[in-house]
Amino acid sequence: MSGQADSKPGLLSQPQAPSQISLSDWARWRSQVAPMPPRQYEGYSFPRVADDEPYGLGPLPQELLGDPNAYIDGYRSHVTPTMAGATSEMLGSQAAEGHSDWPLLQSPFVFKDQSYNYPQMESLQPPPDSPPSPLSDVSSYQSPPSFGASSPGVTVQTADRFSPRSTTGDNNQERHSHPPYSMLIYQALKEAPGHKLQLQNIYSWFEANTDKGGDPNAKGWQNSIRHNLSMNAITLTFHTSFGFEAVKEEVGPGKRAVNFWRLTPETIRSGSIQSTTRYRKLQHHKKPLYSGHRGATRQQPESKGVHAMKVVKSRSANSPHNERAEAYHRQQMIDTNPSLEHEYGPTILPAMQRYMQHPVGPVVGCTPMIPGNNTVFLDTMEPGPAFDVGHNHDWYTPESGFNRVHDPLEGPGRSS
DNA sequence: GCTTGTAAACAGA
DNA sequence: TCTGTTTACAAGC
Repeated sequence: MSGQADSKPGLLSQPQAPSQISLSDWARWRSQVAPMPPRQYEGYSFPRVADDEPYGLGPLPQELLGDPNAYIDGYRSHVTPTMAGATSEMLGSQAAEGHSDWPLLQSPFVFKDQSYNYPQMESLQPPPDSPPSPLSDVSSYQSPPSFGASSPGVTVQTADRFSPRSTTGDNNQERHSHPPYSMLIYQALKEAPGHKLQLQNIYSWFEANTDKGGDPNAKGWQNSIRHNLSMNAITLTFHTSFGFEAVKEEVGPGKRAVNFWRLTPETIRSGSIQSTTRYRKLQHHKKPLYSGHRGATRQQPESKGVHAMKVVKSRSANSPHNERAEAYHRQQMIDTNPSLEHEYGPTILPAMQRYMQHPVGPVVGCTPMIPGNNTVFLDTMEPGPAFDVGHNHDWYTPESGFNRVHDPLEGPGRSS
């Protein structure tokens, strides 16, 4: 993967931008260019918000300075369609009409089997009298303060191209020159209708919006995407609620449910993706419990990861616990922020592994999804049912309005 | 030590 | 074969 970047052109072509920007400068600019709602979802088959509902995130409040757009906007402004290896079909006419100060993003982007106009294509065009984007030049970028509790915002000097940090170490200038995968995934999902995409569409987004995918034989970045999706989904186990989640939805009658990766409403609202390190650390903590030294990359057949997954799979699919837990999660979100209700429409079969595979022990309760309050009450190390969260659940769809499902496991006359 | 990227093994669809 | 999960390790900070 590291080899492909050599063909990329230089990127730091933005004039007149300061090497450092203040967050307030960026926030001021950002507040002027609220994303526009995408209204063209040709062929898009899964639910979305009502047409008259605002889709974009709107102006960014000052307190949400951790918006990963701070990475993404600057990053993508330098990833030209050519660099991204995007095909002409993937690029709209706007690709050739970029603002002189704004190397334009490609639009509309065409997913493998879906066409979709990115909302930010228009919104990223600055008003004629607007100040230049402080992020139009990413000679440096600042990591959001919210990205990683123990990692304060750091200024990172970028390289002359934007390729993933490579462990091959063949070019130090490549390192830290692009947003983390989690941020890129966040952006891909954030721009998608319903804030959800299939894995293949995430791949496509990366191909079109990053310099990945130039080498069709390079699959490491796809592995990294999957890894990040899983890792950030797992953080949900701890009810941080900042991350991605997998949801299965039927795309048509009689068709097999497909898996979508979705931003949690809390992630959308906060604009932050938490580090996966806490989870990884827990894995390390578990290490002595299962085995001694293991080979660098090979898992033993009964290693903890594989074994854990077996357990998860055996009790995840169609488990009443799963549905209840998902509904509980959804209701928690909605209760915390009713404006997010449309984000949590009905989901046919959520992927609930993260709830059922809690590596520490069963969750016996938790506090509401309040930012800053991620308390989870844990039981013991013993496996067992983690949830008993009978609720009635409301949701809203443009087609049917408000709906309510009654939990069949809940006794009559009992209400939540 | 934390964070991130990457490779790889593995299970299941 | 693809997808999702997990582990392990390397590297930068």
